[in-house]
Amino acid sequence: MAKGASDPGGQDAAAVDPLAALVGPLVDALTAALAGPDRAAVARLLDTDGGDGWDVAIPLHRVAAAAHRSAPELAIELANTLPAIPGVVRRFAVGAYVNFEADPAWLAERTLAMIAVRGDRYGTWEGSPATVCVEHTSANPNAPFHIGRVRNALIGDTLARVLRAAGSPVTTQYYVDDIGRQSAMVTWIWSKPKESWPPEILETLQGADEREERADHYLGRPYPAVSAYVKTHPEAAAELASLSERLERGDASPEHRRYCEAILQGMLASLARVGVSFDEFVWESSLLHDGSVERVVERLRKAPHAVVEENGALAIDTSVYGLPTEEARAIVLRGNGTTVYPTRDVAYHLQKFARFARVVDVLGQDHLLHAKTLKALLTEIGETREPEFVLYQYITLPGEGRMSTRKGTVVLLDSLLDEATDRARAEVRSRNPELGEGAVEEIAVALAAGAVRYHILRVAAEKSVAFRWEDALSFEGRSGPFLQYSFARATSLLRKASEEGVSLPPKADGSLLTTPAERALVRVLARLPRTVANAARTTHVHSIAGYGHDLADAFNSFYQLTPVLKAEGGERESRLALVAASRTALGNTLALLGLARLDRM
RNA sequence: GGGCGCGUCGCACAGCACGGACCAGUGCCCCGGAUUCCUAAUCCGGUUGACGUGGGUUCAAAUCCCACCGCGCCCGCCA
Repeated sequence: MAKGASDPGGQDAAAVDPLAALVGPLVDALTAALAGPDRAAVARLLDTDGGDGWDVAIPLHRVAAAAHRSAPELAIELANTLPAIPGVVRRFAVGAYVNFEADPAWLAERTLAMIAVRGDRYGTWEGSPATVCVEHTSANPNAPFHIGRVRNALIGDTLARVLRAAGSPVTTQYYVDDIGRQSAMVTWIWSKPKESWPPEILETLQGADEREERADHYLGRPYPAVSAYVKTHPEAAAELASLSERLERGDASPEHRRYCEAILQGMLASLARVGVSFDEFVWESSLLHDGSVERVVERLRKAPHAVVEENGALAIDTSVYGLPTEEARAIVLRGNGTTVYPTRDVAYHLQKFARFARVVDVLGQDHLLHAKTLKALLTEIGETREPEFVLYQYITLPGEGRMSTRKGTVVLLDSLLDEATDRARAEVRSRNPELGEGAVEEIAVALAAGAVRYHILRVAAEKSVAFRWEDALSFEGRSGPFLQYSFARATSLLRKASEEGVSLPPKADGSLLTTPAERALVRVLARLPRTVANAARTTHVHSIAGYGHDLADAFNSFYQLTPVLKAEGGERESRLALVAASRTALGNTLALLGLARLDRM
């Protein structure tokens, strides 16, 4: 319903966005004719969703009211007096609206030509050189990924892809917390000889084989039990506290780093299975060792709202920032002189600000207070810049609520992927009996990853998701494999065409692409650049997933209803060009979502 | 108690930024069809039905405002 006409602007949009070629001149003509609202206001008013017999519409209630005129009259007048607009074959008034119908041939030719020229760059924009840092995932190195934790990684990774497509140079960072209590628990238990482990912790190793399990799985086993144990055993808690303190002071044994490193590598292997990787890793300890945390502490001591607590702890009075803490203060330095996480995070952000024009953090919604505290602390030390936060809600388990590694109520990413791969393997085999094992495996793995990735990405970040196996494992309908299947179909059709010696025309004849299915497909194809621009601006990566489904859907309808290779002459060539354009757009969308492009499946 | 977020067909989601019409879309489920033809993980058609409640603003509200209800998360010298 309306909108979508916003101008991503700043460049010659018509060179990268087929709809801009249609909408741009339309906006110009309307702005001139209305002689009231400016260009941007007119563009905002436009509805580019398309409907029954129209592609672009403008409601005139508001402009008419401002001009003290009747909207229907103005609509009729406008429809009659507007000059000819390139690409628009028909305009007509309906009530308070003027509807414009694009010339389908014109739109098809422009869109297909642009896709052919832009290739894998279709959908991307030439942006500014302003660099962006997207920090995401940053999970403590203490246990394997469960699918709740992985939502962060998928949103962050996809956001990075989308921002790059929108024209920003993006660097992704994973902040590795090797200082805190969580990772200290790992070293605390594993640095003890197993004979001395409390039985309830040792029990977690039952049936485990160090040689067969990846480090994150194996070394992460005792974590929930350790977490519970230290709550009820003060002497253990004291040991842990002392270890934490030593870690912060930098004189802990080197084995701690080895444990963190090993678990992290395991976790990254998990993420690699769903196509997530990082440009850079920032170890929290490095900020302590290079003195940047200390410099932050010095600045915080001089902060306008700094207060020293009775035991020597340093706090910031946050009452002016309206933070919803009971005591309206944020501790930044403990009584024992060590720092807390927010303090170190300030140092990390200063480092990011020094290198990047834009700083984006992907955070679970339980970190909201921390995000606000971080902003307050940055303000306190006189920093004027602030990070942008992309918050997401949790994936919950029916009856269990939010997943918790500590509580052991999790569905592991690896388990989900394993199950998905098993199902995909069986499916691929039965459909492609002639395929070798290697090829089957490769396709199954790609489909499993696609299903899981898409399933999590399709929901808006701010919605919580109730996890259900059967939904996560679906390969039909609104799913990753549906998109991948469409791409494979298009690829296979093009392959066949080339085998039969049918080649792509230098230029498609748009006047031959006029069936409803063809027109609908062209329209969806033309939408990709705007969809990318909107997703980047709003950080709503789920809209790309929605677009992908629309595109696959339109392509499949066309595919089913329209013979291509069996058509003749120019019709065959033009349809083939439409298939090629669809394959390109589908492939680009798949890349945006981080799904593998399969030539067959 | 305070803060933030969410509430749309039986289920799961989109639409809300910047309020617009013409049936509020989609997937799953259910029913009926399509394969001598480019991959049926698909397509075509059908049934059902929903904007949490109550107010307000407006020519126009799923969309904006207020209140309430329900659910989730947070309110550590944890991270």
